[in-house]
Amino acid sequence: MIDIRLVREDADTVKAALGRRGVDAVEIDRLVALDAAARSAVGSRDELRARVKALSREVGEARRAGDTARAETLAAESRAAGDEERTHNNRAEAAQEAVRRALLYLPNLPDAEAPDGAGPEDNVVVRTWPEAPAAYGDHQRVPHWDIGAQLGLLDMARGAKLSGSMFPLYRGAGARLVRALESFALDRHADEYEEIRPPTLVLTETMVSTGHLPKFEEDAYHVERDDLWAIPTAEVPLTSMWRGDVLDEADLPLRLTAGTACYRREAGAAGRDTRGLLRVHEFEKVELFAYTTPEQARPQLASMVARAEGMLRDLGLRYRVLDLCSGDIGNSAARTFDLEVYSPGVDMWLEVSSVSWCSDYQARRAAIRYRPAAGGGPVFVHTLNGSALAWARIWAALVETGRQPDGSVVLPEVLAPYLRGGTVLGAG
RNA sequence: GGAGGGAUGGCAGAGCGGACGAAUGCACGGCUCUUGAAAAGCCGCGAGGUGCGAGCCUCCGUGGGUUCGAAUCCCACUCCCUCCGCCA
Repeated sequence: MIDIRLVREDADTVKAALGRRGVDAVEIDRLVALDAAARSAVGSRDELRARVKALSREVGEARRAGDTARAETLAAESRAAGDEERTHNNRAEAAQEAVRRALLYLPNLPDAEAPDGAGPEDNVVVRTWPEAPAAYGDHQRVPHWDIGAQLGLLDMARGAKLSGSMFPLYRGAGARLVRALESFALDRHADEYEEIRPPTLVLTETMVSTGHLPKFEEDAYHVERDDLWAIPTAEVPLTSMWRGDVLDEADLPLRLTAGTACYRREAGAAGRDTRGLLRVHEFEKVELFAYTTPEQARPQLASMVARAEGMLRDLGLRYRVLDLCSGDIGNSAARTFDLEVYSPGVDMWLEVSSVSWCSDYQARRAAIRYRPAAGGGPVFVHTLNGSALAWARIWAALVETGRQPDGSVVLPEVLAPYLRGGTVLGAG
């Protein structure tokens, strides 16, 4: 969440920044009013509390002095003040809860450098690799679901039989390819990132910390019996690893990577791009994650984009980098770069990575701070996360791109060590 | 699932109804001593909110309760540890 003090002291800046992402200024005015009401309620509550405490102290003194009559009088007075305090307290707590709730629903302020825009159509293509348009043969113009079925790599029908539509089931070499990709990614980032294997069912608090709750409840799977949520991304558990903690500046940047299944209900995307692996409810993804100081955040963001890009180059996939406009940046992020690969069979650009800088928005929700080496009180860390990469769509792009005139699929050499050398699928 | 123990500041750990936001140690910051460092000594040192300020308020796992007054007593819950049972 954003800092209530910023809202209070400079509402115009907040209105302007959030206006860039389509938040109505009226919401800020409402929040300012709620905040003023809450502070006034807390003030009168606190005055009464101070009175009760002072009287109680006097009761104790009178009692020790043996003045029972005086003690009784003071106790009665304190009791009356306490009753009054209770009603004021209820009012104050309700007012504070209203402020907190409003803050939890407000998105992060976009970074000044993020381009302006209302929606996906306004995102800026920063670069495309390779720059020259690539030529694709007819043999590559076959969608991955057909290739997957032909070569026995992907069985969407049996996946649906088990779990409903949009739950892929990989078979044989197709399954091995997913595993290979995950190992390839984790090994590649082991130089700077500690590998984590987190739980994928998490508490409500863990989902609130990243901003996935309460606003986006409809997008997540919930296990009701135990009140646990299936993570939509490893960013969720990784953010909460140090929730409520105070780190040392020397610990930063603290970088983590994790390969997990990701679960998404895709509630708002009914019927759109749902064939094959384009949009699925469950997919594997390797995530890069970092806690940093504010100064380290921008270079860290650039570094994460570069790492994801490097993988796409080595996988031989054509891709482009998008600088998301203010209207399309995710709720918790201040700046986001998306990576899309071109997949010739479906003739589409597929989003395979989203790298975001969340400034202190998540850290404030999760109370993650660090003690500056230069001294002074603890300050909020910055959090960054980026996919490297999401495998379902990479799988699709690899299979479509690598398809040969004879119908077999040739995979990039970098995966050879993870495929027991077998980089050709369906040969002969 | 059963029995027992526990949860207090960055960490460890005392306190078990009244000046306790909390002893002590470690860590950390400043100073003295020293050529420098170490050691030693002295001083400081939790977080948040609110107020121009003195100050006031909140926080001892969470939520309720008892009381004039709760870190301290009672109830419920969560989590951790030990043992037993079950289990991939």
